[in-house]
Amino acid sequence: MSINFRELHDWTVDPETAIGLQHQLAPNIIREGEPEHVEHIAGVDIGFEDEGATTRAVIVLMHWPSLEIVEQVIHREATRMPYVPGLLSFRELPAAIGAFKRLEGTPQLVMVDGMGIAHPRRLGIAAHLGLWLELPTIGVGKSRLCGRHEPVAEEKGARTPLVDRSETIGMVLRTRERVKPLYISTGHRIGLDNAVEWVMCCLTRYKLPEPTRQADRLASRRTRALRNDS
DNA sequence: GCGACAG
DNA sequence: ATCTTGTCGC
Repeated sequence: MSINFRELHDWTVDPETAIGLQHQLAPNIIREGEPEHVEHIAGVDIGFEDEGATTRAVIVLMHWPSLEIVEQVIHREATRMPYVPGLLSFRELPAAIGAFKRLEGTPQLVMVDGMGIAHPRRLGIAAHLGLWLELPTIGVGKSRLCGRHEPVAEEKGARTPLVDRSETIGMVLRTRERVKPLYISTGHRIGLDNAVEWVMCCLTRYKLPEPTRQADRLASRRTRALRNDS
């Protein structure tokens, strides 16, 4: 796909610099709107190999609304940064961007495992990626990074706001009964309510919406016969 | 000062 | 994230 190859900033930086960049980039995030003319949705997930030395990014492109997989890319490169809570994007985005550069198709919406603006400085990995791609993105987290919330009702579809410093930064959503809820947040160019609806629309019989579930399936499976490219 | 802490 | 066996349930 054609994306902006303009370098926003360096990825290998010290923690203080990374935090400064987050403060600088966060104001550019657009927290409203909805994706238009959606024909394809992409799911992104990152995994590691060689005890963390290699980062593996997976992108699955699905047709909407059939949710059929139309393309998938697996891209590996050397890991540059350690995992630091709050600085996840600096560790995982270089590989994700490398994968997007190899993707032939173009999604109108991207779902990322991790937070969007539900982040201490409002720039989680989904928001950061959205800024880079200049595409609508949604953060689909499996656990909480920051913020507080009321217990979520048991039924599928039940939700409660995730609030941090008096600000609603996301929605805790029960995507299946008897399963831990997901933390949905705006990544970029989409409103929270729309983000939640898109996630609901991509649910089948599992906890995760199809785009991230399929990417997850490929990203965290054994190191086996998975080679680069599709 | 003491916890909490996406993947 | 990753390492890992069996086990419970539709």
